[in-house]
Amino acid sequence: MMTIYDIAAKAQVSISTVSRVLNNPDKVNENTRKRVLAVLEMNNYTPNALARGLVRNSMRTVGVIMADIRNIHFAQTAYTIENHFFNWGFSVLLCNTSKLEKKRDYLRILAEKKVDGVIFVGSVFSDINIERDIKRYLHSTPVVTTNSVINLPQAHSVLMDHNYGMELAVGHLKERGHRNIILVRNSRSYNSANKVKCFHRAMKLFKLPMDDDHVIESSSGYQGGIEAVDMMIESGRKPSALIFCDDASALAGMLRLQDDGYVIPRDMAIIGYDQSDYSLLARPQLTSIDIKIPIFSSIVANTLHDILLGKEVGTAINLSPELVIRHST
Amino acid sequence: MMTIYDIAAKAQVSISTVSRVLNNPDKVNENTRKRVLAVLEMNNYTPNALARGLVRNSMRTVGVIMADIRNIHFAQTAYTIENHFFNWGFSVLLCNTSKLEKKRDYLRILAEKKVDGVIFVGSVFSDINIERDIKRYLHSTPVVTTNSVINLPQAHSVLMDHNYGMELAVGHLKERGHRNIILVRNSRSYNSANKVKCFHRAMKLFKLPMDDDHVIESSSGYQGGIEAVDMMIESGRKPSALIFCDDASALAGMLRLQDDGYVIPRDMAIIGYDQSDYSLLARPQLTSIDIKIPIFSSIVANTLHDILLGKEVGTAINLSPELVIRHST
DNA sequence: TTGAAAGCGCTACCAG
DNA sequence: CTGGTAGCGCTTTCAA
Repeated sequence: MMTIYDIAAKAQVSISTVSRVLNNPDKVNENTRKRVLAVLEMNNYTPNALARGLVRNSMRTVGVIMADIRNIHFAQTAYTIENHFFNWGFSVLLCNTSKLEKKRDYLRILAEKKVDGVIFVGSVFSDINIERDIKRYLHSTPVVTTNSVINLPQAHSVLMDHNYGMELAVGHLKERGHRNIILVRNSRSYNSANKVKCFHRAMKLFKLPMDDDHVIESSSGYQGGIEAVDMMIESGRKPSALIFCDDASALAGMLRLQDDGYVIPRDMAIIGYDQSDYSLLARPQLTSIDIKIPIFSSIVANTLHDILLGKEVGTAINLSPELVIRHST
Repeated sequence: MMTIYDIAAKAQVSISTVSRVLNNPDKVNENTRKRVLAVLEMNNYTPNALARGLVRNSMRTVGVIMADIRNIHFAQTAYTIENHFFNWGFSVLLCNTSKLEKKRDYLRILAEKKVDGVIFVGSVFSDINIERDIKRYLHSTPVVTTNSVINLPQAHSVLMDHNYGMELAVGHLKERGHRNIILVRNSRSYNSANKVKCFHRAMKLFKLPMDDDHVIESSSGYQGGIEAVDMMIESGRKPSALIFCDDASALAGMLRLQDDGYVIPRDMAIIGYDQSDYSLLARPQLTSIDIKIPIFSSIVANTLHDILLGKEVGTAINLSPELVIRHST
């Protein structure tokens, strides 16, 4: 491997000059520059980012921590973030973890690797102590969280207004004459608990009956949708509308109902969440709460980038969802 | 930020000793070790991976280059790879790119960042010159490719036997009495071209009619499935069975046909590819070629890890798919 | 068992 | 415009 020493020797200049043509080309004489450039080119020189990083104390890398990239919602977010940061000259370290233990390990690893910033996709709180771990390992490294607020000076957050989303959903259902509505939560995360709270608030707002029977706890995706409907049927509850917390489980739940002879939306109205491809793959196509993932994740990326650039950014940024009405309601 | 110098000073030892308790604890006197450990703990010391990396010439990081993480197939692969490497003490840099230009940039970046290895998920060849770029930037860094073979000493590959997969699919359809079968390819990638070739071979093998009319070129996912069926109908071709190259487009294509009054599988048999959740979300559920993504990606990860460990591994490893028969055929 | 010192490859400051 | 040099924080001989 070529180092700037080798290049300097071959080009008959000092390493300072080589470094300069690499970083401040305009501060070196044209002829010298050309000569060095030629040697650089000839030898296929590649700078060592570790050495540079050690001096500059930055590897131009950010860490993205998320529960599970297999979730299409997170995958899209990761995609958008990677894309933006690539254009800004940063790489992204992918950290998949739902377990607190692994999350903490990653925090330490990211700290050791001196990442320039960290993004938490999906709510952070699998444990309230995560705040302490962030402070401990990340010191003052900028952190951007989504769907949860962390009380640390270097932390900023981008939030989706689920209160408004639930208002939209419940309001729409009430308008269609529904009164007995059940929410299917799809995980035990903080974010999921928050949606329940928002649902609660929306039901109260529209003066609709609301108690624990109006919430079913299941998991996300195909299995979650099937199980939720099974639980509903077994428990003997007879709602006229179901709100799911992700489109995949909404679609699965709908299929499960249809297999049982239900006609959607006549016998049951269904609303999904996320506005993903799944909502189009349903028959009837799903009414879904659009949480605008591309825009949302662009904002997340830009927020961290602005911080890295030293710009002042607000502590919390809010984005409102939209209701996309199709034929399942 | 604490460095080993600070720790050494506080513990009244030399930095060598601190370094030793960090890396070879058994080579230092128990009392000294305890003292240093205490100081380490007290001050929340975090080693600087850049400095260490510069000396050891490794950051314990691997790069994963894939076309598009939003594709569930790739997301699952990334998930599995990340998981394995995390357990082995490595981080993964996520590189999303279908464009050759960006692929080359990433090759350079990964080289600069001194990654220990690179994995290409999905066929590499958007341009045949990629081989030259790999040689140029990666020198002798180990590379593992999937679904494509690169002719370089440091390159190894893990392959899915699509020949066998197509044999399974076509054989199954022939058994069900189908003769006029169309393959819907879902991209222009090398991998997709390969599937066409395998389909061709399988059709010949079973002595079924085969010419260019038996292949439709579309894109992947929801849109691709819709478009493919539109193209089929417009062209007036009347196959009795369709093989798609991914489940999402198979499902979309099926829905498009059903919207048109087709009854599946009576009027048209459909086979998907990948055996993902999408195949379960279809009604009837999709017969699909299972390419065993979890096993496949585990093998990929293990192959690279073995290479990093200096073990001898074969140049190419083959894995056979399976046909999961459901109700769309 | 411990410490001194020589790098790893690069940047950035200071002289000239 | 150019070169010398002092680090960046750590690992790793080599002596003691």
